[in-house]
Amino acid sequence: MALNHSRQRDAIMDFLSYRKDHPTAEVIYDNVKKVYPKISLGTVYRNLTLLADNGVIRRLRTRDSKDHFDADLSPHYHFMCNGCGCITDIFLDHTKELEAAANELTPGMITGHEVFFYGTCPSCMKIKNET
Amino acid sequence: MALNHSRQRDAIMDFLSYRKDHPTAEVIYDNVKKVYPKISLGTVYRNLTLLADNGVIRRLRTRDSKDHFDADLSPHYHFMCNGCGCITDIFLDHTKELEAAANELTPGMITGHEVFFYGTCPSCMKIKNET
DNA sequence: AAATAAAACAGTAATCATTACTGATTTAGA
DNA sequence: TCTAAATCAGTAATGATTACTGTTTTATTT
Repeated sequence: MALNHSRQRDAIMDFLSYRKDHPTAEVIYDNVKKVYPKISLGTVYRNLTLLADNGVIRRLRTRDSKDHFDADLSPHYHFMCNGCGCITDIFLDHTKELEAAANELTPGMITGHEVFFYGTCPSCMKIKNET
Repeated sequence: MALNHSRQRDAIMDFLSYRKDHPTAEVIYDNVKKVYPKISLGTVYRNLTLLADNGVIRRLRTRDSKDHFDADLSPHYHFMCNGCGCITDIFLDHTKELEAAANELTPGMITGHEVFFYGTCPSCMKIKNET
């Protein structure tokens, strides 16, 4: 596979590293374009897939049918707001416990899991209360 | 919204009720077509969306980028095989506990959550060992 | 049972996120 | 500097899902 470096891939990785909101390919594209105006959306997608396949980043599949990406590989869960679609991290200690419990109940072999919480974020709760 | 009945919708619901493997719209279409040969894929999609929006069934978004549907509304989690893509149920008691713990850490309001375990199912493990 | 309006249908076109393809450019190592 | 592999920009294609249109069912009222 031999992952080289490239200005574009590094820029994507860089952008993703300092963002904590797990942006979509589109958002990443819009932002990296500020630095590399000629970058194409295809390049963004190709690199995100490449990085995800090599375990450098995580791909999150959510209810909004767009993929989101996360450069933080530490075990943690996510919360998505049903109102605005924003995503935030949730760090719980249940990781190993959950996986162990699930492994006991399953004849197969479990190698990982994802948890998504859904609900309403603080700013969307405000809006609701005002209405 | 006023959900009537219709032969097609009832057939979809019926099929989904006795299947435990959370089929995709395509699979549901192929099967319901045996009973209603003229049913269209659009009808299947429209009804699945309608049923999901009315809380009669659950829509599962997975790594395979196809939606899967589940007529079992009881709180439970899912396991998906990375090999063949099959999905099975996992019943754990952690539901309330997890959500309570997450709610403490989040300024927003959590109303539900989904857990997906990934790994290798028994039959795919066999195949691996034989190779 | 006939009349009627709302809901649902089949069939098909359109959408949208993502992936694949092509010929040109960049990268890394000799 | 040279060269092969990797990557790129740009664009076409894919695949799941949704929207649209004119017709048929459904539930309800007479």
